[in-house]
Order: sequence, then structure tokens, then C-alpha cells
Amino acid sequence: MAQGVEGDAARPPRLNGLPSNPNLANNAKPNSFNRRQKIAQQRKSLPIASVEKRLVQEVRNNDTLIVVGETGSGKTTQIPQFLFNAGFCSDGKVIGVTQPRRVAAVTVAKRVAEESGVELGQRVGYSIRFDDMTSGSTRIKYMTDGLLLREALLDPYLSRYSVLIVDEAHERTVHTDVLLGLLKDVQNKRSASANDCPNTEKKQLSNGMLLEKGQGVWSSTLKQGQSRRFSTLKLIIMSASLDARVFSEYFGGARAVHVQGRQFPVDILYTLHPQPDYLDATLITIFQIHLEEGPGDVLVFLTGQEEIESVERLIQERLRQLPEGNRNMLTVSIFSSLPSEKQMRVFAPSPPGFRKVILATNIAETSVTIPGIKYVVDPGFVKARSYDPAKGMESLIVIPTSKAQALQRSGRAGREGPGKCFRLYPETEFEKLEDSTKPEIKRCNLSNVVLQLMALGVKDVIGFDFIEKPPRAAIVKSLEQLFLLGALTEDCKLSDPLGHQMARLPLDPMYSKALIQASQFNCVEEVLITVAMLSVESIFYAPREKLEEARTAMKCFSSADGDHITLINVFRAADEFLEKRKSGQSKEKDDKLLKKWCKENFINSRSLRHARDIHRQIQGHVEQMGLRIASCGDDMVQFRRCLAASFFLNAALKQPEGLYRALASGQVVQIHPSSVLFRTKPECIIFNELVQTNHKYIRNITRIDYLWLTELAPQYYSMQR
DNA sequence: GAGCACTGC
Repeated sequence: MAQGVEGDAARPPRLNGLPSNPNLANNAKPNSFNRRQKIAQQRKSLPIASVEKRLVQEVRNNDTLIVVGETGSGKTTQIPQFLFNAGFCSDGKVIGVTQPRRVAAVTVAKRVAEESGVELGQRVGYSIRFDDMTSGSTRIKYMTDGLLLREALLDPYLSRYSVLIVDEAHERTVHTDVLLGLLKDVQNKRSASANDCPNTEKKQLSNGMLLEKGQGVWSSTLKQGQSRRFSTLKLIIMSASLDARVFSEYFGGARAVHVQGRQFPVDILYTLHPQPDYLDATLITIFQIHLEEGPGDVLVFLTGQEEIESVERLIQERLRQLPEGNRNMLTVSIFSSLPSEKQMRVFAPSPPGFRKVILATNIAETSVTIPGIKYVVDPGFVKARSYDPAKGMESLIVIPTSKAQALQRSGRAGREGPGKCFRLYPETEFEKLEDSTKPEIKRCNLSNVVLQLMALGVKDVIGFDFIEKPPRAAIVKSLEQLFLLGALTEDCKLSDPLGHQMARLPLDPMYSKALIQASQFNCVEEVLITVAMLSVESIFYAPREKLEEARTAMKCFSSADGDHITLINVFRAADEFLEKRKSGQSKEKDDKLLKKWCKENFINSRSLRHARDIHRQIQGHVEQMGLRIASCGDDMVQFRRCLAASFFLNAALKQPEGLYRALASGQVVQIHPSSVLFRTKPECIIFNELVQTNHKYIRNITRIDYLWLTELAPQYYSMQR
């Protein structure tokens, strides 16, 4: 039931026993009539179905509405359809729904298209980077939040949308937080314009770009000489967190409603005492479940790959000590850098009589839903990124989870039936946890956020109305960095054209700068490949059991000059391989071929494919900007000089004992073992990443000449010395 | 001698 949430956060009604999931009720392949009937039935059985009228009324009455809905409430699929049926898309307006993840945008759009009985891409569609399934007739559009942010750069009033729904807002990703600030502002401006008297229309007309780029509705109404004002923008913020207060307060006391979810009860068990060694406690718990509990798979949350691999080994060891009859346990792992075919193993049902134990990072908290989980083991830790603006350094540190995160984890045990969650700490410790995870915007490098906001016309980024302000020092550091890159002028405005060009490129500002600057060094082709490869997760894949083979494979691509040229070699080798093999076959066939090539060469095919997509997209931008895609050929000195000119803020000099001193911050760092320069250790280098894990590591490194720095970045290096 | 999770017209 939808209930008003007044002041205090409403506790949701407690979960009660539920009919089994109708999705699973029938495995027979129904004909299309039956299927449609079944879908209609399922829709009707969703908790949200009974409150359709009330919800629509709430949206009519309130410009901003907070919807708190638990897992399984159907809010994401149903509310947009309710609003469409209620006429919120009249005049050709669009209902936009943002998601933090690409897969979610795609799968939900597919589901809603099916429920609506329309072809995907027609009335219901999705749009994510590299994949647009929308058309002129799309009225319900699912998309990633980052994509909507990009859209705002072209259409600052988001004029095609009558309703924007921000889903999963409780996750508080950087994109969500920036979007909330932007939408609040757009909503105010549109409301102001809607209430304006007609003689202020001129002001809007003078914004030529906006009117030209607006969707059909606007141009046609303009031609007819009717209203030239913007309609108000309805905002719906959807969150699974029980506390609607933060969102409600941010939107001026916006009304919050609660929609009941559909989850099975999960028993939460705590330890009596704190566990000094949580890995040991994990191991004991896994075997306790295996030997004492009924059938059902186990999901274990660990902090990273290393931990997962070591727990997996320990389980195997201990399993061998069990009597044969008790060895019916299977372990599988999942973490993001694992190749997808290995990731798929977690979805395979366990063989009859076997219990599957899944060792996962927090990828299994939200991104991946594994069926069959009845038990969750939660040691209570997570590896989190944090950022130190003063040092310009990111670090990955293991910290306790938040209460919200612990709740999310335990929820994974109650998706198909009642479950159990074993928290490996006492209940008193749970009470001491932070309520929610620190929003990402407070712990990351903000250069890109600041650049985007300035491109959106925000003049005072420090004063910007964030839902939670990032540290002032982090914003100042970003402004400083953007100034040093030439994106900002002395009086802190976006420079023309450089700053605007940089903001248009979906790249780290430092990479955008490198790309634009590359034309002066005649190496746009090389830098284009480099920034695409630097923008993805690690390209090389070296499983522990085949480390030697992987190393040999990598040698074929290695350049003595460093990682950047090595990455170019990989990209070009893949390209040449495809050129030779394809002769105009389908994209699927190419993908398959590439995958095979990647496997043989110990390359992560997901990363390489991603890099190729980025390359294609950025190439389009580069052509649009009118840069000539020239190559420096064999003259890699040109290319390295270009890197020096672009990444001068990340230069380092060799110190005794193989260490390096980063020139900008003075920190002592070391070359990451994955670098091709790990053994060579040249005198002077530039790097792209500085991350603290067990040590302070720099990654993606190229050898340069120290004199290039004073020659190519005198504004910085004469100041320094 | 080593890699939490996402995302970008």
C-alpha cells in the first residue's frame, strides 16, 4: 500500500508469507495468447498494482515525489506504464527512467515492452552508451543516468521529458548525485518558465540551440505560434532505502510514498563475539551450513579476488578432510575482472545432491542476481575506493559495510523462499555501523564532474546545490587541475574552444586534453587508441595457474618504451587479425573470432571489446571536431612527447632502490608489477594512475626525457623549479 | 610482484 511518509522515515510493513513467484510457476512454453494472459496476471498480482490510481494522483498533485519501494514491488516496470496510461505522454512527451547500470536499463525496457505488447524500440525503448533502442515514437525510455547527464549538455531543459524518474537513487552513484542536482535546477527553471507571462518568451526564443534541438513537440508548437513555455517537469525519485528523509528534504519537503515489496523473510543470525579472523570465521560458517542446514546454495561476500582465491583453496583443503559422503560441495567464484565465461559458472545449477557455494565480491550485491541462494554469509567488510585530493591518490581500503549494505546482502537470501543470513559479528557491532555507505561523490576525483557541471552552465561549482557536498578541497583540486590543463581560464570560466571540446568528450579530462593536443604532434591516431585502451579495465588477463604462458604472450606486444605503446600494439594486432580473417561477415562472427584471439593471447576480451567501442565513438567525436586523424608512423618519439605534454602532472623521477618520486605531489611511489617497465626502471616517466593498495603504485607508464617536461609544460615546470 | 563495483549523445 502506498502510505504517506511524514517526517520520520516509515518502517515498511513487515514482510509476510507470500504466494510463490508466478514467474516460476509454469515452465511450459505458452502460446502468445496464454503468455499475454499470464503477463497480465503477473502484473495484477504485483503489490503496486492495487495502488495505481493513488500513485497517479500523487504525481498529478506533486511535482516531486519520492517513492520508497522494496525489492519486488514492481515500481520500476509499473509506474512508467501507469503514467503513460494516465496521459503523461500527451503532446509526444517522453517519460524517462534512469538506472545506474546498463543491464538494468536493457532488461527492464524489454520486460515493459513485452508487458505493453509493443515492439522494443517503439513505444518502449532504452538508450545506453553504444546501444540506442529508441525511435521517434518512444514514450517510455529507460536509460543510464550518465547518458541523461550527457543529454543535458545538448538540451539543458531536458525539454522532451514530461516526467523523469531516477531509479535506485539510494545507491548514490556519482552520476545519480549530479543528476539530482541538475534535475532540481531544471525543474525550477521549467516551473518558472511555465508560470512566466508571454512577454518573457523572447528570452527562451533567443536560446536558439535549445529550440532547434528540442523534440518535435516544441518545434511544432512553436510553428503554430502557441505556447512557447516549458511545461513543468515531474520528478520521481525512487529508492529502496527505508529512509526517504534525505531525498525529501533535498527536494523542499517533497512527499514520500511507500510501496510494499515482495520478499521472503530472512533470519538474521549474529555471532556471540567479535571474530578476530573473519576469513577463518567464514570458513567455519560455510562448513557449519553445509553440515547442519537443509539444502540450498550459499552466497559468501568477500572483499576481493585475492581473498576469494584463498578462501576457495582453504575450502578445497578442508573438504578433502571430510568423510566422502560430506564432500558434496561445489565452489564457484565471481568478481568483475573474471572473464565472462567463468562468471557464467555461478549461474549453472548445482549437480543433484550438491551444494553450491558462491564466493563473490559486492558484484553480487546489486549487479548480478544468482538464483537458488538460501544462505548468505556476510563477514561485514567491503573494499572501497577513497580519494585523497591533496595527494591526487586513490586508495582501495577494506572497511566495514554500512547497515544498508548489510541489509542488501541479507536480502539476497530471500528472493525465492525464506532464507538465512549469517553475519559474522555480534548484533551490538551491527548497531555501530554507519546507516548508509558514504556516497561516492564524497570519495572520488571530481575533475570530470566539475568539467561537466561547468559545461552545463553552473558558474559556482563550490556553491552547487549537491544533495551532499563533496569536500571543498576536492572541488578546488579539480578546478586547479582543469586550469592547468587549459580547460579553465584565469577567471575560472570554461575556455573556448578547449574547455568546451574537453567537456564534450566522454573521457577523463586528462585524456581529452591528450587527444586534442595530439594533432600538434601528428599522432591523433595513436593517442585515440591509447585513451580508448586506458579507459577500460585491465586489458591483460593472467590467471594464476597459467602465469608463465600469459607472460610469454604479453611479450609479443611489449614495448621497451612503456605500457602506452604496448597497449597500442595490442589494439592494432587485434585489428589486423580481424582484417585478415573477416571479409565482411557479421558482427557476431567478428566477436567470436576476437574472443578466440583474446583467449590465445591472454587478453580480457570484454575489456578489448569495450575499448574498441570507445575507440569508435571517440573517433566520431574527433572527426566532428575537425581533427585530422594522422599517424606518426614509426616516430614514437613524437607520441611520447605528446604523452609528456598531456600527462605532465603525472611525471615521476627515479629514486634510489627502484622507487620513484611523483613530481607534482612529492610522493614516493613504485611501479606496479603489471607494467612492462617494472624491471627496466627508466630515469623519468609519466603515468596515468596512482593507487594505494599494499603499496603506492603507479600504473600505465611510459619512459620520457626529463627535458621534455620543461620544454612542453613550461607553465608548470618553470613554476616548480 | 598484483586487480571493490559501476558508468559516459
